[in-house]
Parts: sequence; structure tokens; C-alpha cells
Amino acid sequence: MNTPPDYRSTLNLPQTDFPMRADLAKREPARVAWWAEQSVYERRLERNTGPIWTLHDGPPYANGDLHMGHFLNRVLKDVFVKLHLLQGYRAKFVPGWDMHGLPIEMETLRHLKLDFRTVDPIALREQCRARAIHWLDVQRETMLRMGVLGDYAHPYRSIDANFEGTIVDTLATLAQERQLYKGLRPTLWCTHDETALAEAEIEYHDKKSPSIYVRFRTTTQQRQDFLTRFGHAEASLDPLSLVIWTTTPWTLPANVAIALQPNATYSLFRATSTHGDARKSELIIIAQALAAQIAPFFDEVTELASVPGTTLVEAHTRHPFLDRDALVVEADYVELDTGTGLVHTAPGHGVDDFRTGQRCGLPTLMPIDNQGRFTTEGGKYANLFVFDANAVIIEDLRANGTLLNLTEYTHSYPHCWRCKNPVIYRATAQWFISMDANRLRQRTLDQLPQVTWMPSWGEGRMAQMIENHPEWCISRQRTWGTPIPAVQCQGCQSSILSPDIARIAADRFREHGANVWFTDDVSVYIPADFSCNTCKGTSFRKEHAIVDIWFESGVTHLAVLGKPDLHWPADLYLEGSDQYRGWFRSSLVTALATRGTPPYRRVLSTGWVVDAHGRAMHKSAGNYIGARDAMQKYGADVLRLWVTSVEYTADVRLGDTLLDNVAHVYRNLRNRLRFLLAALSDLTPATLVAPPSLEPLDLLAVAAVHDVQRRVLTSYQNFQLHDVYLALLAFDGEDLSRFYLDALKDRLYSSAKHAPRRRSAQSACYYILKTLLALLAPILSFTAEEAWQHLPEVLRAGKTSVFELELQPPPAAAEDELRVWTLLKQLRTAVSANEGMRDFELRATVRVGADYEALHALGDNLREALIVSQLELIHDAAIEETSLTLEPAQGQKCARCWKTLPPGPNPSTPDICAPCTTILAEQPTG
RNA sequence: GGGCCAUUAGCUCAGCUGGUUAGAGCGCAUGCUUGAUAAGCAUGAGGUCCUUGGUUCGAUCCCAAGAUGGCCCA
Repeated sequence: MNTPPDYRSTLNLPQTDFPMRADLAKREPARVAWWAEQSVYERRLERNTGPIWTLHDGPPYANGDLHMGHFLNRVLKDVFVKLHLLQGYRAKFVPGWDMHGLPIEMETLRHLKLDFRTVDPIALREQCRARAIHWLDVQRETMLRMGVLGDYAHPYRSIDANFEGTIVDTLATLAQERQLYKGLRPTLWCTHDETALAEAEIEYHDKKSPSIYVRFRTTTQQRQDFLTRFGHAEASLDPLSLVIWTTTPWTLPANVAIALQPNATYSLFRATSTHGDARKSELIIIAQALAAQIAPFFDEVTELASVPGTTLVEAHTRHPFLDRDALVVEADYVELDTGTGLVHTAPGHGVDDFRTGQRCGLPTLMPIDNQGRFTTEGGKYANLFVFDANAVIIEDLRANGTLLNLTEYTHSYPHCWRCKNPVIYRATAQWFISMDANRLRQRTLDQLPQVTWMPSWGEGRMAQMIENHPEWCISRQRTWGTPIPAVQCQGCQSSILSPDIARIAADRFREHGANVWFTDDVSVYIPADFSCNTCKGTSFRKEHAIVDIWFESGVTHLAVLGKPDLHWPADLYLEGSDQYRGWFRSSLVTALATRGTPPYRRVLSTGWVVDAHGRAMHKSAGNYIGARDAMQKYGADVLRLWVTSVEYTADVRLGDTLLDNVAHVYRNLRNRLRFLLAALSDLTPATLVAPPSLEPLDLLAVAAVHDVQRRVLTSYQNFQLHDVYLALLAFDGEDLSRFYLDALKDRLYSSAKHAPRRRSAQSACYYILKTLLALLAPILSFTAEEAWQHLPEVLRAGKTSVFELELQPPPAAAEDELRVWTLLKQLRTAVSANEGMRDFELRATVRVGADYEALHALGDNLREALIVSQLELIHDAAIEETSLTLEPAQGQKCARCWKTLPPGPNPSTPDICAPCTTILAEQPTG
């Protein structure tokens, strides 16, 4: 039996070493190292001469491993940096880290089993520093593994001497502008350890407290005022009081107000009870809905009148045992499920109370010392410990008749995580940035429209933050941070934050680091002729508060920007949407306070990475995905493609099903790149066909890729990565894989190796590949680079890396070309959808009207585009819609090119067609 | 409890200023190919457009309430 001759070896079949399987997890690390060796980022940055474009990096906190939220953030930044680099911008990217603060301090204390009450501050600071640097290194390695480019060798760090100098310099400016003041603020306070505690240092345990109902009585005049407000004419002389409920009797000496719910109804009740023979009657005001709460304390309670809460605002009562009034105020947090709907308010002893006090102009009384004992301000309770004072105060209330009821109450109460004792809220002196001095709040609001907010609702959200945010407390009683260079006058004890002292401190910190504040004598910081404003004293001691880390990250723009190649304001801030309250806001406020305008031109916020079911990720919930693990499993490029595929301004889901999908899309993309590479193996600059000389179909393909390039660049510029993804996928699948590349196979494989029509096809593939790689490089950095390295070296034109390519808007494609391209795709679809016969078994007849000239000009490329063996083009001006009919082609299947054609002239090879016969005559069979 | 955001096929997303047989890719099923082959092509099945009201001749799209989820507060 004769085996049919095998013509396979006479074809120009695809050839490339670019592997079909990506093996990303294995190959990517080597690529990271190669980019570093080649200084790819630095060299591109140096070469670019375009405009400066500054993306300012929001510093991650150097404490722990990176998760997929970090991945989303770093990769988005990287995509836009690379995009601008490819477009010729001087897009310098300096990453930064936030390295001071309580979480690091706590982790360090725990890690080294140190006790913060006994540890030397300098020693602790050294340990914290080492700990933070450790995490910076871990995080930087992980980031590099993601394939990000930037100046990772020279990041900015909040622990750098220079940075600490900027922080304090900014404080000096704020002091100069009288934007700072010292005021009281309630903090969680441990009376045993004598220290302020952060929320993170609190544990909740059950505690027994006295639960008391207390009458706030009224004077005759105050009584009449309430009756008037209720519109009630009261004939009796019964005393009137407002009743509050509390579990912290010891806070009553600091009471200045009673808060009510403005949306609730309050009632005037007559309450009567019998003691022996005496029948006692009084008038009581509480929330209507809570009448049942006090009913058990009396024989009978009768409602006399009711009014909306707002009616009672600004009335006065007497304090239950001190010689002063309490003011009735409204507060939206007052609830009607417990108590009386009237809330005892002491601004020094609670966060809600404090805010209410600020809003209503109430004094913040603080009669408690560091050890939790009443000071002399506490009058007769002086020297009593707060929890011991409860019983004494209750006795006093009982004695003067203001105690209505007493029980014991068990509730969840904050305790110190270290000594396990119950903590208290205690107002302490803190430094604040005033939002109202110099009209800072209003000036900030006025500037919001100058910023481009993406999504646009960001502007409203920020406006709300600024409007509702109280004065900014920037001091913390901790060790690991930048010291606030305040001093206390030894004479009058007043606290001083002088611009002159702060400037001296800023200079010293900048030179030696902030540790010197702990070791220097105070005199180093006192200017020669300096004296206390209040008492003219000249003797001072250092204070030891540090700066809130939100203030530190809020001045990164002052520390990092405004240098060559990094302009101020930044072009872009890009962070998660939690940063409207965080970094977006803190940066905005410091910029307005020091420079009068925002630190950014554009703010782009992203959603959060949630699990496959839309739930937040938590280590404790078991749905947490670490960046390293994910990269090990899927490879960075698949995850980078995922970032591009999702609508990142809203929350983005992450799970295995979803990533398997993305991985599949990745494989498709990769294989099309592989096909293009394989088509080019023997192309050289000498055989490259310049665009004007390309075959007509190839010219259309180049026009099509230009069109997609233009659209993709527009989407990139609008930060619409998902549109980039869709456009590239659509082109890759619909235009290339399902149409053009399929149609090109015949010309690539069966033409003579050097035939101009084959060189034209190869050249088109080359132009398309280059465009695709440039467009993909910001996203699929690893794969684009890998593909570039597999391009024949002669075609790389001296560009070592894919990141040396240029990405400019192409000439606008002619409408006609795109229309014909679309028409060809439609005709081809009609052929491929036919059932029964395969492409090359077919002969097509195309009837066309207006488009005849355009189709006719394609010559044999029209037949080729439809992938049929024979084609007839019929012109009929009357035809409106181009139509296509199919029938079996005449002839035999050529054993070499598979087209159906008449047999060739060579009797020794009757199984191949005439063109193939000619080709074989010119080249040896394999 | 409040402010803001999201909700369209199993998954990721389109759907412009209200009128579409509501689309694409992936997945799935079936078939073809074996000269992109751990690939390629074709065909097909999948949707109470979160729910309920309202506005309108007509609503996935506008309005209101609610559900679920997220961020930030309280």
C-alpha cells in the first residue's frame, strides 16, 4: 500500500520556543531579578523626556504580611505608572512606608515580652525600629514579586530622620499659624498603670455597677419654664424634676448637661406614692416611651402632657448635689430602649458626651487625677478613688432625696488588657489642630471641586468627612513615634508649642533622628531670649507625647513631593475607599493648613477585596487570601489580569472559580501571542514589509489594531481598566483568533518561504504583536516581557525590554477600512457557521452593491479572508445588503495546501495543485 | 442606628440621555479539526435584570421603601 506523500515538511509551519504552558509561579521570580539587573525602570525613567507625572504612594503600614487588598492597590498603581512610562512621561514612583505607631509598639512589646512601664524609651524605640524595618523588607519583597516597578531601593519611610524633620517642621508651621491648641479630650485611661490606652488595648469583661435613677430638681423659676414648655397649667406646688439613669455615679460631679433624643416625645407625669400615712406627689419628666421604667418606683404615674423633645432644649435644671445648673441639650445618639431617654452628660467622661459638649459649648470638667482619685476640684470627694466614691455619692443622693432608685447591674465594661483592671474615660490635655482657626474647615470644603474625584461620589463623601469631623487630636501618650516638641513651663505649668522651639527640634531631628528628644537636655531646644508667655518664666521641661500617625502619613506629600521629577501637587492618589476618612483626608487638611490648596489633582478610590460570596476577608473567618500564597498558586500575571478584569471602584470578589476563569482567559491570550511569535520566526528587518506595501487584507488588520489601540489608550487614560480588558479580549478573540489569524494560516504555511505575500502576512503579525505587547505590558508585565524576549533578536531593534516600547496614539483609522473589516468578519462568520462542508471544500459567491469597489480591491485576499477555495464576486448596484452563497468547490483537495483546486501540471505529483507544484519546484521537498 | 456604595446568565462584566428577541468572554453541553494540538473552530442550553410599590403609553434604566453585602462612623 502506498502511503500518501507527506508535504508537511515543505510547509512553513509555526515555530517558537515561547512555551504554551506559562509556569508563572516558577518563571516569574527570575523575571523580577532580570528587571532589577537590567535597571529597566531606571533606564526608562532616565530616557523619558515628556511631562512629569506623579503618582504619590500612600504608605502601607509596616506590620504584617500583604494580603490581596494590597495586591489590588500595588498592581493598580503599577499599571498606571507603567502606562505613563510607556507613553514617555517622567513617571517617577517612590513607594513609602508608615512605620511608627501603636500596633508596631504593641507587637514589639509582645514579641520581646517587655513591660512598657519599665522599658527604657530609647531601647524600646530601637526595637520598634528594627521590627518595622523587618516588615518593610518582607513587604517590599512581596511587592517586587508582584512585578511592580518603582524606586523600591529608595523608599520614603516615616522613621527617616529627614521625614521626622518634616513632621516637626509642619508642626512649627501650624504653630506659627496659630492652628494648634491644647485642650481636654476624653481618653480611655487605666488608673492602675496610669496611662492612656488605645481602643486596641481594651478588653471587655462583665462588671457589676450600681444602677441608679436620679432626680435633677428644678428651682421655682425653672419649674415654671418647663410647665410653660409643656403648655400645662399646674395648680399644685408639687416639685418638678427630670430623671436620669446612670451606672457611673462617680461621673456625676462632672455633670453639666442632660441630653435628650430630639425625635422622641417627652412627657410630664404626676407620680404619687404613699409612705405610711403621708401621701407624696411630684412632677417628673422622662421620655413618654419609657414611662414603664419608673412606674415601679411609685404607686401611681399619670401622664399630664407631652411634647417633642426639641421643645425642652435649652431649659435648665439644678445639679443633684452641686451648686450649679445642668443644661438640657439634644443628641442623636440618645436611645429609647433603656433608662429614661434623658442622659446624664459629663463631657470629661465620655466620647459622646465630649462631642455633645463641643457642639453645645459646654465646659469639660475633669476632677480626676492620674490615679483615678478626685482632685480638689472634686470638693468633698477629694482623694476618693472613683469606684470608692460611688457609694459615698449614692449616700449623698439618698440623703438629699434625689436618689429615686438603686439596684445592682452587671454589664460588659472596658478593662485594661495588661493589668485587667476596669478603665475609665478621663479627659486629658491633648494637642489639637483647630478646624476653625483660619477658617480651615471652610477653606478645605471650598477646594474640593478643584480635585477630580473618581468615582464622582468621592467629593460628597469627602465633604461629609470634613464637615462632620471634629477638631483633629494629634497627640498620643506613647513611645514609638515622632515626639511633639512641646515644653512645660516650670513656673506656671503651662504647656508651650512654640514655632521657634519646633524649628530647632525639626533641624535636630533631621540631622540626628528623633531619638535626640529623649536624650537631649531641654536647653538645646530653647532659643536664647525665650520666656514663658504667661509668667515670663525661663525654666522648662520636655513633654513626652508623640504625633498621631495619621498626621505623619498626612504630611508625606510635604516630605516626598516638590522635588525634581516629583511635583506638588501629585497628579494622582489611589487608595481604598476607607482612606476618605484616612489618608485622603489627613493629607488634604495638612495641605490646606500649610499651602492653601489640595495635595492632589485627582483622587481615585478602590473597593475592597471580598471573598467569593461577597463577605469581608478575615483571618479569623478563614476566607483570608495572602498575596504570596495566591501568587504561588496562580502566578502574578493571572492575578494582575484579574485586577484588570474587575470593576475595581466597587468591592471586588475573589475566589477559586473566578480565578480559574481568569486563568483560562490568560491561557487564551498567551496562545494568541504564541501564534504571532511562531509566525515570525524567519522574519528579519530586511524582509519586513513596510505598511504601504502590505497586502490589502493585512493593511486592514493593521488599521483594526490601530483602532483598538486608540480605544484602549482612551480607556487607560480614563482609568477604566475593565474597558481595556474587554477591548483587548474582544480584539484578540473576535478579530485575531476567530478571523484574521485563521485566514492567514494558508498564506503563512503554504506560500513559498520568501513570497512577498507571506512576508506581508508576517509583517502584519509583527506590527500587531508589537502593539499588543505595548498595550499589555502594564497589565501582563511578565508575559509581555517573556514574549518580547522570544521575538527574534533582529526584530527587537535594540530594545532590551518590552518596557522600552513607545505607546502613542496611532493615526486615526479610516472609517472605510474599519467598515470593510467588519464586513469581512461578517462574511467569514457566514462561512464558518455553515454546517456540513468545511472551509476549503467550499466555493463562495458574494453579491454586493455599494461596497463592490472596496471588496474588489482586495483581490484574492477576499477569498482568503473567507477561507474558501474559490470565490466569485458579483456586482449589482441594486443590492442593498451584501449576501453570500456557498456550494461545493470544483476540483480536488490539494494534499499540500488543502484547498480544493484543479490538479497541478506535474504528473509525478498529481495530488497537489498548480501553485504548490510551482513552489515545490523551487524548493526541495523535505 | 447614621452617611456613602454595590446588587444584570454558574463566574467576570456590557447595556449611552427610559422603547433591545437583555449582550460579550469564560465555564457547561454537543459536534468539527488534529499544519496554534495540555491548543484551534462551530453550534447550543443558561436570566422573576435583588424584592415590593410608584411615575410613565412603556422601567434593567427614574422615584420611594425594603433585603443582602461592603466601607466609614456611632
